[in-house]
Amino acid sequence: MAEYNFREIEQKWQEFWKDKGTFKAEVDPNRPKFYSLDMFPYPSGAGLHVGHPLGYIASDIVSRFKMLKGFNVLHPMGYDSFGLPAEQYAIQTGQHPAITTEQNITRYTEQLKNIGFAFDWDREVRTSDPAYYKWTQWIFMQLFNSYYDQEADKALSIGSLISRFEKEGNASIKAVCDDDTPTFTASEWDGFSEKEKQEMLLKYRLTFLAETTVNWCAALGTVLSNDEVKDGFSERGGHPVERKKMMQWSMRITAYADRLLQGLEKVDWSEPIKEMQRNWIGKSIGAEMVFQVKNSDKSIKVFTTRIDTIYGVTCLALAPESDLAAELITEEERATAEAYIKVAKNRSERERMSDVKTISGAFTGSYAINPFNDEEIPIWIADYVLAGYGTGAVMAVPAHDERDYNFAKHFGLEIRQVIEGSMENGSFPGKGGLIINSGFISNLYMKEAMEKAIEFLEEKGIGKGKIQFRMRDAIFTRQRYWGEPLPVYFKDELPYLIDEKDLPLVLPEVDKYLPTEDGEPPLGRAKDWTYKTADGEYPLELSTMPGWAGSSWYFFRYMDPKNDSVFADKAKTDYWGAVDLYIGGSEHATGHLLYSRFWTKFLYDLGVVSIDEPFQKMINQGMIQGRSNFVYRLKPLLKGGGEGNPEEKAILPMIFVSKGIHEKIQGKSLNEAEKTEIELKFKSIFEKLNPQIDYWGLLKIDTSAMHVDVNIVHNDQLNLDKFKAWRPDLADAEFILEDGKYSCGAEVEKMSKSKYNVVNPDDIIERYGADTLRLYEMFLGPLEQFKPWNTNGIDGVFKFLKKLWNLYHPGSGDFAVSDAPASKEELKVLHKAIKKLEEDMANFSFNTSVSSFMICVNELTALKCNKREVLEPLAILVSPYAPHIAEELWALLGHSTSITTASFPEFNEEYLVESNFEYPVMINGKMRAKLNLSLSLAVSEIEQAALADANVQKWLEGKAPKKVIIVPGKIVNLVV
RNA sequence: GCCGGGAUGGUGGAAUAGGUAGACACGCAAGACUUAAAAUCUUGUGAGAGCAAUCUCGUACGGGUUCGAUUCCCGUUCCUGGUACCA
Repeated sequence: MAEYNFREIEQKWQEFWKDKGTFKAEVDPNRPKFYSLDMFPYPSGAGLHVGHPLGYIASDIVSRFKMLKGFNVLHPMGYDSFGLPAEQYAIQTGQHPAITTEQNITRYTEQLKNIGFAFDWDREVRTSDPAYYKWTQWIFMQLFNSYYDQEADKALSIGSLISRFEKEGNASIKAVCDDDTPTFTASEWDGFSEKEKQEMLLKYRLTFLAETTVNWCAALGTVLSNDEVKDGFSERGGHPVERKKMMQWSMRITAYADRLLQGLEKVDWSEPIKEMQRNWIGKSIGAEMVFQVKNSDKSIKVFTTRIDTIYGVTCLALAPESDLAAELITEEERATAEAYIKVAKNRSERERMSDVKTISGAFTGSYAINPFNDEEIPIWIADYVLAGYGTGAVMAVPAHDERDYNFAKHFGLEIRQVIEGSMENGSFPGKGGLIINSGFISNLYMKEAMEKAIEFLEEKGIGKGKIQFRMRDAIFTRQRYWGEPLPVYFKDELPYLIDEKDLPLVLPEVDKYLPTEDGEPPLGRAKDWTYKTADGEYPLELSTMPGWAGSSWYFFRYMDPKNDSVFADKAKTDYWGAVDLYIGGSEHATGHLLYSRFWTKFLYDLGVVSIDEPFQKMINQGMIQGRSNFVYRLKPLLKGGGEGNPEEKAILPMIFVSKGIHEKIQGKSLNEAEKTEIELKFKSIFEKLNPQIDYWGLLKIDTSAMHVDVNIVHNDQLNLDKFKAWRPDLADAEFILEDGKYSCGAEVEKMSKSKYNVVNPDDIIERYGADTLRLYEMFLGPLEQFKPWNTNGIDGVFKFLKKLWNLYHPGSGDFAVSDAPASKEELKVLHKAIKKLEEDMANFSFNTSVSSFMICVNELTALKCNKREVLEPLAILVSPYAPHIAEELWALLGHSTSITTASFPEFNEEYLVESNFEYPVMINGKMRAKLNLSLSLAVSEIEQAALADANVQKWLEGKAPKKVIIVPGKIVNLVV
């Protein structure tokens, strides 16, 4: 009697795969490659929950499918193991983050192995491993040694830039550099001191030190990213955060802005993700021009995308932060304007953002001259202008821009229409419309007007056409301990790279993981954190790299994870190429996915890899949300507000009411019996208090919801014994039930420890096995859709596996397959499944595949089929989804090698060919009859047959149909 | 606000070059087996009307195109993801 014993089977095959090295991938030029990758996980202390493996299961299915299709599959897994949580834990406990990280990785790996993924574990990488971050540091050094040449449109070496400086200075060099870079000649360069030269080069390097405004959190001693700041406080810990200027390393990702934009055309990603990246890069084509301030030597530079509306400018608006704004304030306006600046500056960024409706601003008293018509334009200060974008100044055209319109309307400024159209509904952009009231560009259309206007600016030397990007350079340092040290030391306060032979620069030990007393990053605590060169000993950089450093190139390291002489051998990266399938969440759209593309393009420019887009095809799986359960505690309140006095409160009973009663209390619709039950529970308590007081009369009853562990709730019914075990402090609590049961409330929320709604895959595997977990996660719905986790349907999937097993173990339960040829009908069932599976795989529609497996097995069971000719291919078919049971069946069928070495069954159309079709016959578009007819019938014969049918005749009521629509093999429709 | 995605039975979902709405599964109900329970199996299950055959309604809502619309077009509501005044 061989039952489906998943525990035994799964353990057996996981060991087999490990011992035989089944998933070891090696370069093989004779086979086509397939690189399947999951987004790099951070090994958190909470371990894996059921949401994590969703994407891994999908990529595993595709990987195994590709193996069956003859591909050489690279399917690795590793850990993005530097990160804040381990450091935070270290600060609290003093435990070295390396130890915590190691423990977490061990747990993750164990959990992943239990699910039976086809990972090549020999290729595992960890970003916190010095053998790995040696190469992260190496890439940083290459960036430091490069600049972006706009003529070559690629990164070139700093060495070649120096030789050009020596020959011709920098006037004719088109390269991406800081805005404040001065022009110099070859002889001036020659005259620069070493320090001046280095300072100049820093303005060109692809990674550079610069003063940037950052979110500084003094309590945490670190800089936070925008999404780590909530309402001016740190998300973690709630410490105050201020905007502060600091010296930070940055990456000149803006140099690649255009190529990052164009590269999107080449990759097969979902349109929303591409769109997010496009918006993030934010390319605007326009013009930059200078307005002279009247009676002053000062000028204001603005960027505009609508230079065609230059004659409609009736105001210039400056950001409150700009220094110029303060300088332009005249005596008469000083009081109001300065007060406004103070208020506007003090408003937090979030306030300014969320409060779009309120229009505010102040007049400076100064005027600027529009060079096109010499008109005087008032200069205002307005907080809708951002200091960080463009030039921090806007030429307002109220007639054709909504924000400008609202501003002008609010302050009673002139609104001058310069494009033909109606102003009835306020401003209108009028893109492409006819220009009017605009001097020499009147009667032109947008494109031509813009060209003419830019020509005018260039002639007068007061402006030019310009492309502006929204994207900023990326800050590359964190004042943290648990990250890669930068391979940089300082001499005369200028940064220099350490020698390549000294890589990796290993993270030093420190006594505490906190900033030093004088505010230096934690590395400031390290002893001997210096670099020794021939001419002396110099301090090393104290900041570390951000989380995205290590994850920006890991997909190359998987190709050659142990190499010590290069980050990855070129022959290997050439063979494996780009990732063919990348599965992960869409939350990385503008972070990881942009930085990885940037570094890949840079490495491509260096010539060390041959691809410039790392991820060819990407699928974004939807998050699995948690489903929280609630219990409702009765909360007696003293009438007229306030709670009872502390003494009474302390002994008030813990009473939980079932969901229905909670709803009635909230809706004030309790019936008498329920009221009495509650009252009695309380009375027995009150009797022990002062019997003189009518407590009940003083109380009003309310309820409050409390999260309860979803693992002690089944079908929303609370297991009372388990509840008491879960919360021993509430073991004496009383419960008011409905129909003898306690019903819990439920809500869909993010899966999180604090909400007690985390479901662990280990529990599911323990109860049903990994194959059931894999199938069920897929069966839940389309991969890309967000969905709450619930185990309501898991029994059906488990039953399916048992039925599958029983096909190979008919009757008595012993393994038995017949070598007799399969019937036509049996083959049809099989090939229907093959066809569906191939289609689903092409569409990444895994849920429908599981359904078709079920249909297939149901039909074969009905046919009592146990023919090898059908069951052998069936095992292969199922193997990507449920690999353990498939391997076991494959072995029982007499094979000694892994099922992954089998070939995917060839689909044969012949078995699906039908001779007959049951035509739905519709009268006026409604299905009224069915007719089983031969598919070989001509249209006229079908019509005859349909009209001859008694049921059809009944509906026609003897009349001839007005119109007859016949689609052979599909439908018959008669219009009366 | 702007840009995406979505809304189908009690539940998860299936079906779009426009062609039988609700596959598959859960749940529920009835029955079989069992001393009993679990497991398993069988049958039924969108709503309403009817003894029944059958009929009417039905894919968020309101229109439209069509012989025929869950699918295409226009408008509305709600949910959800991203983004934050980008000149």
